[in-house]
Amino acid sequence: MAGETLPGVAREDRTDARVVLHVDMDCFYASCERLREPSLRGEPLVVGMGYEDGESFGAVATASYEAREFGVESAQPISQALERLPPIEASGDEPGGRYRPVDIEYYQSVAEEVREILHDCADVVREVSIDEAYLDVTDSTAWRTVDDGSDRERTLAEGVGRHLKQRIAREVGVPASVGVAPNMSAAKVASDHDKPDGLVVVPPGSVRDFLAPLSVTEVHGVGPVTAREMGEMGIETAGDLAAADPDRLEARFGSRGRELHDRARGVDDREVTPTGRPKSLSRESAFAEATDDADEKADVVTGLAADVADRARRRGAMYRTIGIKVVVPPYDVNTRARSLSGPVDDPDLVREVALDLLAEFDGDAARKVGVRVSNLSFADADQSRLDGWEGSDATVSTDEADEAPAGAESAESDGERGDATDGQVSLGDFD
DNA sequence: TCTGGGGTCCTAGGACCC
DNA sequence: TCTGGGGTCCTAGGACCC
Repeated sequence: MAGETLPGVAREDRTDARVVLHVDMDCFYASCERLREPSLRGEPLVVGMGYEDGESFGAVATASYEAREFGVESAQPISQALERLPPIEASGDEPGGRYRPVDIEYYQSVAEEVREILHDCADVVREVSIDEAYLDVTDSTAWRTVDDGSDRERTLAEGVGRHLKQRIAREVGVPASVGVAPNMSAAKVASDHDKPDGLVVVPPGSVRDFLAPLSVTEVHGVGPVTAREMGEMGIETAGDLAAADPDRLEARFGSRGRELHDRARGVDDREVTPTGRPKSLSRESAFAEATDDADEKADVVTGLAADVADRARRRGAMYRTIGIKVVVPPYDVNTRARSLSGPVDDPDLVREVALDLLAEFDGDAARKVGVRVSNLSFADADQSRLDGWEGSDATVSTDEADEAPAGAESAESDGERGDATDGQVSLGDFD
C-alpha cells in the first residue's frame, strides 16, 4: 500500500473530505548527524546524552535503524545501549556503534530548513515537535484520481505527499516519512506505517479498513496503561476498538474512551491549526544518584529556575504560576505550584518561590528535580485587548515587578501558606 | 524496560462566589 | 442557621506524546 492510492476513491471524491499530511522525519537526530558527517551513513549510530565524561545515567535520544538491530531504542538508559552496542572504539573484533552527543541547536537549524519547505507547500502547518508536523492541503489538491499511464490508481493527494518527501530529501538531505489521509489521526498512523522513508496514502472511505488489523497501540493516544486495560476488555486491534461499545469505553476511560473509539473508526474532526504559543516552560535535571542533601537540591533548583526564567524572557513570556517537580525514589512524581496575582517576568521570584516550594521536601531523597512556569501570557499576543487597558502594563516586567513582586512576600515571609495572593492588589488588576 | 528532558491535555477535589 | 445549585479558579496527579 505504500506509495499507492487504494482503489474506490472516485466515488468518495467529495469536497468535504480534507487532505491532511503528517510528516515525520526518520530518526531525525541521527539523520542530522549523518548530514554533516556522511561517513556515519550505514553505520549503527546512537545519539544520546550522558555517556560522556564518565557519566552513565543519560538516555538514548535517537538510534539509527542499524543500531536498533542491536536492541538499542529511544529513551533507553544509555548504560543499556552501551552494553548492547559497545562503542566502536571499545568493541574489539565485535561490531561497534558510533555514539554522538545531542546537539539540539544544529538539529534546530536543519529543522528550520524543513520547516520552510512545509510552509511553502501548505497554508496551514502545525508543528508538533522538532521532527513532526501536520499539513492541511485541502485547498491545493484533491482526492481525485489521475491517470498517470500506469495501471494503478493515484490521487492528486498522493502526488503532493511524494513531492514533499522529494523536496525535503533533495533540498535538505534528510529522509522523511509521509502519511496522507482525510484526518490528522489517520495521517499520523499512515506516516508511521512504512518507516523509514515511507509514503502511505489512505483515502477517505478506507480509513477504518486500513486501521482495523493494526494493534490498538498504534492508535495515537493509546499508551501502555490504556492498552493493558483494553486488553483486559478483549480489545487487541484497532478493529476491536472500532467495534467496541462506546458507552463501555466511556465508562472506563472517560471522554478519552469515546475519542479513541472515533479514531479507530476513522473519525477525527480536529482541524489542523497552526502551532500555537507554549502553555508552559520547564527545565528538569536528574541526579546521578538520588540525594537528600538539601543544599545540593537547592543548588540545582536555583540553576533550573534561572534557566527557565531566562528562556521565558527570551521568548517574551510572562508567567503567573511557578512550580516545581520532585521525583522521589523509586519514582514518585510530586508537583507543587503557586499562582501569583498577576503575570510577571521576574527571575528572582522564580527562584524564591521554587525554593520555598522545595522546602516541603526537606529530608526527602530526590532523584530528579524540575522547575516550571505556566499560565503564560505574551506581551505582543493580545495587543488588541490590551489596548483597551488604562495605563496598560502589558509589560509589567522586571522593573515594576522588582518593586512589587506579586506574591513575593510569601516566598520571603516565615509565613503562612496560602496568603501568597492576599493584598497584592497592585498587580492584581489584570483582566 | 526501571526510567532523560520537554511538553500537552484531562480529571477530581476544594475554595470561593453568587 | 441551614441550605440548593451552578460556575470558576487553583492544585495535584496521571496518561500520553516526541
